[in-house]
Amino acid sequence: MKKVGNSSCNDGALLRMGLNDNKAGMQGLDKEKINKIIMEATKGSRFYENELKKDQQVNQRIEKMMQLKEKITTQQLLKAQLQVDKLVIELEQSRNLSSTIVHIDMDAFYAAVEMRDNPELKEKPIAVGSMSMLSTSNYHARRFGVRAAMPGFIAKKLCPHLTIVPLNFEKYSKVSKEVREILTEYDPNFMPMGLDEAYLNITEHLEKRLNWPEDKRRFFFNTERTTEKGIAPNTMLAKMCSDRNKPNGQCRVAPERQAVLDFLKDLPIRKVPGIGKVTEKMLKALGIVTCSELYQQRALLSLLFSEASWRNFLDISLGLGSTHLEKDGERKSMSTERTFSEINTAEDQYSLCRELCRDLAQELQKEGLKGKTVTLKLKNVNFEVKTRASTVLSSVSTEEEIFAVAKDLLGTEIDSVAPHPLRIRLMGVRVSGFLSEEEKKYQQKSITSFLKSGKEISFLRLHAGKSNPECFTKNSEASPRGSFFDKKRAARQLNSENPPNETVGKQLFHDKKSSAHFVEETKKVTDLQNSNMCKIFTCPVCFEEQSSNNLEELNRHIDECLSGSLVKDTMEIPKNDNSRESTLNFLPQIKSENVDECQNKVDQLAGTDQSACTSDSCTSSSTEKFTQIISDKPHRERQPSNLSDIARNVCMKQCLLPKRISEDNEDLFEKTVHTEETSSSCFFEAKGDSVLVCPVCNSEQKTNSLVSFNKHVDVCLNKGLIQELTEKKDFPKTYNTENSNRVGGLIRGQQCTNPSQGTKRSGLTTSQSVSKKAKSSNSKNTIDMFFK
DNA sequence: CGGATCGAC
DNA sequence: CTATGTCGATCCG
Repeated sequence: MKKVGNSSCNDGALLRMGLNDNKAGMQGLDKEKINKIIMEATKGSRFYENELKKDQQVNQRIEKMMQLKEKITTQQLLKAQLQVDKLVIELEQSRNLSSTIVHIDMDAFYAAVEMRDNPELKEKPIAVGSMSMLSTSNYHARRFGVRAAMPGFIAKKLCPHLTIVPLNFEKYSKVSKEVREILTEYDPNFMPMGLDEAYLNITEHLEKRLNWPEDKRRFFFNTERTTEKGIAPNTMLAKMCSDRNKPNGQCRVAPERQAVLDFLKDLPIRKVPGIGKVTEKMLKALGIVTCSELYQQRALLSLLFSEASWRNFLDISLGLGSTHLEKDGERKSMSTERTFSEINTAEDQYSLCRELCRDLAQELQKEGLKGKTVTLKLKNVNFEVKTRASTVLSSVSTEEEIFAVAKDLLGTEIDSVAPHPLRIRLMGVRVSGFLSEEEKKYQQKSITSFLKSGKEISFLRLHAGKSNPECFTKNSEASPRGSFFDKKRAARQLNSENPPNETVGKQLFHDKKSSAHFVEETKKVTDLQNSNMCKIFTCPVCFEEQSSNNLEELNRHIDECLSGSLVKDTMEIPKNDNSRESTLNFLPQIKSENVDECQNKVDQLAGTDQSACTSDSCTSSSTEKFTQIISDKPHRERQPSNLSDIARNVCMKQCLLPKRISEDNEDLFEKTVHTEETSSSCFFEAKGDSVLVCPVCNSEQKTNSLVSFNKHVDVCLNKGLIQELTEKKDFPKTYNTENSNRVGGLIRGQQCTNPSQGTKRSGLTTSQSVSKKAKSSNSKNTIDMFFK
């Protein structure tokens, strides 16, 4: 630690010297030159072609999003604004500024360690890594555009004098460990993020420190010059702090709400941890670049993005983050992968696969882990990545067990491109689906041992054995998926028809066409367990069929049967196909309790909406005519999948359902399709001489177009909704100028008289009025002002 | 559950 | 010549 500190003390001085010293030949390059050189080295390569392809995919995502955006109606936006702002209030109330979190980031860590060990390097531009990939670079090199995640051969073009030092993880780990020992002093529970980063919660330390005698107090990290510090009330802010003022910076956000908002105001979203290249681009397409813009567009975002995403956006724009450092939980997966120059023969691919399995098995056993899912990862020479996974009944951990699964996956992929060779540049194997502690217990006294002990499987009824076709149907019902798994099953079927032959081994490698038949000395028992064909077991205790595909669950069932505790439960399990079917039919229906639950959720989320929803025509007799309104929502094509989606739907239903007419009312409308050169569009028009009457204002409408009519209903609805809302005193007062323009533009005869309308306000400033000033009526930026 | 993607280090 | 390795999370089907 101290050594790192010393070497890095000079770093700043050297850097400053370098800036003025052209003798060293390190004047660097300007951005334009850098980009030009990178482009020349890049374009035309397979890598670049794939980058372009990925870019196109992102563009398509953006296009889809923009189409959704077009379809959003004003009242949907308004509605969303209400719900989101309700949430904003809750979030504000839960804001916690009482912790002090520090983020430590050791700058160019690997490079700093290498320079410490070889002082000659200090004055040179260096990078750590290889010709194919760099992990980091020092500041001399960065002036030439040499950066982490850049291949070394391109870096060399940018900076011909660049010294590339190979990675030496053991060394970095050792230094990292030394640093961590010091961090422990300040927070014994600090959270390391990789070798060169950590979060510390120094709240308690600061309290203790107050009582320390003067001579015991030291400054934090006062010898550490390459370390970035971020000090803030939560992890997200601390991390963004440490990014500021690089290199050698320190930054602090005071534990005050306003300080947090000021910090975020003009901060580009890309600086936020969790917002990467793609998200940045998507948001940019919506005109969002800074955190305050993120806040301003919160309603729109809630309609265009998933719940998890927009809630995260909201947290970000409010400057909320975790205030305590959670220990990272149990590991969820373990993997190993390798990049190599093209491998295209099945033989090499299988032996490589086995090698990876061997390495992985070794690591798994170090941690005593067993997993049920094996995933094979392949990257072809065009840089296209594929993953193929298979979940088996009994968890695996040994080389043989993992390979038994992985080789099937690989075989399927080889076959899928046959007769062409599979040309790959990377292969990886991952094991996941680890047993929980509880499951481990059941795994020990398992069926496995019973099976392994002999060939007696009388209690394990192999349904597939009775009638293979039937079994296949059953499986494809359970997983109505495409060709891949059908092929896989077919391959397995073939395998089981050609019993494992210990002598096959290598000869088969040469027979590319039959690589699916590739079978090594795989244990029969494992195959039996892993086979998807035997999904239905008969419990040896209660003789009930068990359809779980999880060995541990089965064992648990048997245990419980043995102890007699399951008697009651089994009575409730449907016993024949008929009753099972009726259960399935029943499942998708929403129970009345669920609706109540949803309503509660809606009340929570949208409190003020309630009165708007229940007050008028929700009881309209025409309700049943308009059941399709939910599918009218442009931003959710899928069925409600979680509570808040359902809640949202219930809310939409109550407020809007009786009032609009959908395209499904075929008795009222007929569809006309207009075809043009590039596209065709369809319109819905009222049949014959029917006159459309607005269900809100009761007036006859001149139009016979569904679109125009619904537009009118929207406008009417907005009027009613807003009246309801403005009667509510605790309505969130967060409408900014932009919103008011939009809403005001839609509602005729309602003009904004607020003098402050023209002045642009940041969303964050208005959010300030949400929390504390909302109660006092001195906030001018209220919806009341706009609509009274 | 499986597959693709994103994001971080 | 030559564009990483590992992990968790999330979304969608």
